[in-house]
Amino acid sequence: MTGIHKTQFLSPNSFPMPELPEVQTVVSELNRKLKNRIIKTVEVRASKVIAIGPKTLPNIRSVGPKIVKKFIKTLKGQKVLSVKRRAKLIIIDLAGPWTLLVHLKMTGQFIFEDRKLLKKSKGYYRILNRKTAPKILHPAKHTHVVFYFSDDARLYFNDVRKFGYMKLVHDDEINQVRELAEFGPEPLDKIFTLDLLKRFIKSRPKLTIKQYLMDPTVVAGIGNIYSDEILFHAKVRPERKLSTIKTDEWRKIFAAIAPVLKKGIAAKGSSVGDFVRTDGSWGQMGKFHYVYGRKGQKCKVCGTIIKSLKIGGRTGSFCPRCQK
DNA sequence: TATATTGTTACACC
DNA sequence: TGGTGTAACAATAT
Repeated sequence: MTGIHKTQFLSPNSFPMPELPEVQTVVSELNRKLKNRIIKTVEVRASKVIAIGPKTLPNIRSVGPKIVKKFIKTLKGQKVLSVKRRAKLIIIDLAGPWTLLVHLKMTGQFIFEDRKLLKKSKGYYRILNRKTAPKILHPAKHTHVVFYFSDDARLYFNDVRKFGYMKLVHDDEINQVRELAEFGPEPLDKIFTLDLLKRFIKSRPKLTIKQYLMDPTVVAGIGNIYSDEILFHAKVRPERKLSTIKTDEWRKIFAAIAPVLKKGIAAKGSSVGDFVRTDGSWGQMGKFHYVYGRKGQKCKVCGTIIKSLKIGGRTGSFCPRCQK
């Protein structure tokens, strides 16, 4: 078996959340698989993960049965036009005047099952022919929403932590969705420049570079994994204050962003934790990490032991020798 | 039982 | 006042 890396079996306490490359992997796969499919019905097994309307979701909530009913009724018969991404948000555009916004947060997963690939076993269906996929029967313990398509294909939304959500928004209200309006530029967009990256640095001189890269209003889609990897490639330590970063270092940081994210996308995401592709298989980016999740191991470049620090309440990993 | 995890938000402080 | 920094919170497995 080739595709399995030992870091895939870390404890749940070290689950990283999907970032831009992981979300892009899911979005590309869903766009291919869901496009033009028609939703026959929807099963809501945990109402906490669904919502209707543009409002930002409060931490504590669980919608009532009326909302669940409306959620299901609205989605019934809808054709999927396309699946897109903005930052880490999945945007499912429906033929009617509705859009389904999905955030995977830390441990959300989408699993797609085409009936042709399935074999019935004890009343459930099992994905076949996937050596690199964990064998999990669906619906699983943490499956909260199931989409049944008219051709009998199914889409499962799983989330161990239930931090993820699906929000059904009317197209007239889509401009009121704050997490769509307030994101910074997409780092893989042509318009993203070094000046755009640096546009807030003067007002926040004491902020660390890692926190700055992870701020979604500065640049969209970068989290703990990719900020660590970007800073390794730029040879800059994560705890450095913005005011101490030299012009040349800013250039290196900017130059590292797109290649690191693109490598993540090419590897179909990083499965150090819970992330799986829509067929249940793991992404391969974890094998290519230089620092993230490698505390105590040798630097792949110089052999020095990788260290980690708490930065703004988060863990940042770095090579004490390669990074200055 | 305490702890780890991240995006979001509530709120304190200049 | 508004921008910035900080801590709490959501749920769960270990």
